Amino acid sequence: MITSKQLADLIFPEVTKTIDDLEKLFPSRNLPQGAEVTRFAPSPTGFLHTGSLFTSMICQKLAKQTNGVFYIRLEDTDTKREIQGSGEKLLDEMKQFNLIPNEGYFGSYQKGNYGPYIQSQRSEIYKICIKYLLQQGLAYPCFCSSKDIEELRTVQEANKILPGYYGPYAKCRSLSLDEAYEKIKNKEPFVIRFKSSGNHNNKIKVDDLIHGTFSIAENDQDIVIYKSDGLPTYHFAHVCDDHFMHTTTVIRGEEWISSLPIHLQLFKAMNWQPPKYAHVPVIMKVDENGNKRKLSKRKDAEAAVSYFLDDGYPSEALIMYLMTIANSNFEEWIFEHDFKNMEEFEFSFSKMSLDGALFDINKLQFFAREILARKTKHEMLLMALDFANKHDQNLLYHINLNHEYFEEIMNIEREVEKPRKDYYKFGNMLDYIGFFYHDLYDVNIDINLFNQNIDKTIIKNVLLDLKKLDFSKPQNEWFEQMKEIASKHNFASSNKEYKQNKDMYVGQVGDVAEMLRITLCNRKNAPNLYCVMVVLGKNEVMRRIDKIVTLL
RNA sequence: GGCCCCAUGGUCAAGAGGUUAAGACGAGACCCUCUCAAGGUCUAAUCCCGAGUUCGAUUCUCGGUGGGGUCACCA
Repeated sequence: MITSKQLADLIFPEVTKTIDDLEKLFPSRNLPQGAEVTRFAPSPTGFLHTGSLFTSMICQKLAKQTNGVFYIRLEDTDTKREIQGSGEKLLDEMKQFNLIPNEGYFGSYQKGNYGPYIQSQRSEIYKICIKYLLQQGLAYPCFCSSKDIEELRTVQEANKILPGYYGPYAKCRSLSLDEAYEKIKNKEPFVIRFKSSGNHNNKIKVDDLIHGTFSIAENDQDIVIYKSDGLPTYHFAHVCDDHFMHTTTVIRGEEWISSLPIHLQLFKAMNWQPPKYAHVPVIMKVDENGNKRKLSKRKDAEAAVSYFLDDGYPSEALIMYLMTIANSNFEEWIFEHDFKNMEEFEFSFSKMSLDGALFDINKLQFFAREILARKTKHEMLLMALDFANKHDQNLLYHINLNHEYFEEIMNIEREVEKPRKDYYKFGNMLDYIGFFYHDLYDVNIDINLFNQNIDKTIIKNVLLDLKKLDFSKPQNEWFEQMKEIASKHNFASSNKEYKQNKDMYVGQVGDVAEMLRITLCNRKNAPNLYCVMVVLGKNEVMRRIDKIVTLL
């Protein structure tokens, strides 16, 4: 007769340490009362998801405001889907949002006393725990192939029975220890399953920091905890890691609620105290059919944080926007604090909405405008440079022509009581400011923009006269000059005047300003013309007027 | 389909057993104005449905309906 201990030894002959040894290796953290230990546990299967940014933001916030610890653990147990280098990329993206962990996985290195923080490097720990379960008779090897499982499922579905590997359908569960021992000796492939004592008809009460207490069916599935590749599944790794790393609050997406009974059961089987859980709502969007759905990596560009980074949205704005979703009282708070120092805001789970918000790019842009409007010209230069270096060579080239010139462009109507709010990202910067650069100006000239109802010779004469405008004078004097020139060419000096006597005039001063605007900017809409002229400088203003005059 | 979560304007939402049901983004209008971006003033727009409890329900309870999530050797 084979004992469960003998079976465990056969499966894991190399494992000699015990759970007690592990407990000694990873003692309780020495932290102040109320300190929360949180973690972000991404799997290296691609880019940083917007939803992950949301949860990790909350994780960091909670740890920070309780003087706790926020760490990163890389969950790379799915070797098939792993994408090389994505762990580092994830980290780099988090860094750009100022989400820097206190300990854990840092890409090229790891930091902290509770590591390793990469699951594939923790296999010894998992094996010790699984060996324990095996010895206790709480786990067993399963030799069913994926085909067997598929067949089982088909039969269950046809008979309308709850599908899965459980109770009477858990074939290998009833294998005797001797049989299992033989099969393993014969090198038959196997996985290890947890022997669930649960009953699907039993309801258990679970606690959630966001959802409160609710009841859910007990787990009765003999889930796989150890895969044939020698690595644990998520469920088991979660339980071991969050126990030994002493996570106090697990913050994760709502999609995990349904596996909570599994996790709770595993904690119980291991005789461990489970952490607190907070299942945060997922961020949604409306698809082509008008249905709400979770932001999808495959279908939605906004699902990847890189989408915002590549387009030059200020990272601060995304975080700020996400915080409005996270806590309903944040918006009012940040308005009161002039869109600054959001790290001082106190986050709480009780102010969290229970259902998933639709991603609102409009609101993100609103925050971005507010944030950028509060930057200095120099900060704008640095941000633009940082963005352009990574994502926009054309913008980089133009900025580098002359940093001071770029700053002056950025400074148009900036250092005033109510600054302009043109910019919400850097990705479309040149659409706004391209005309300030000679080369971009020259290739975009379009004389068809001029008002077709005004004779070309009149435009020409007006423009030649506008060369006299002296913008070294204050703006009001400059505008008086413009009015004079307008009158001289029979344009009314105000719109009101023009409306009263339309027949007497060719147009009004606004038409004259438009001529100049088109001449200098290649467009009908531009910031304050006086400022534009000051930035362009006398030589360039003259050059542009002359150039347009020859084309008319 | 089973189970779970959720339900106030287009979006994010506050709210209390009795309110003219906040506010923000967005939209529209007007003002300002050399255009734009702002700024100012204003407007439109919400309690999913049905029963029950109650003098009274958008609020509490139940049942529908709708939306979402989940049912892997993926996390």
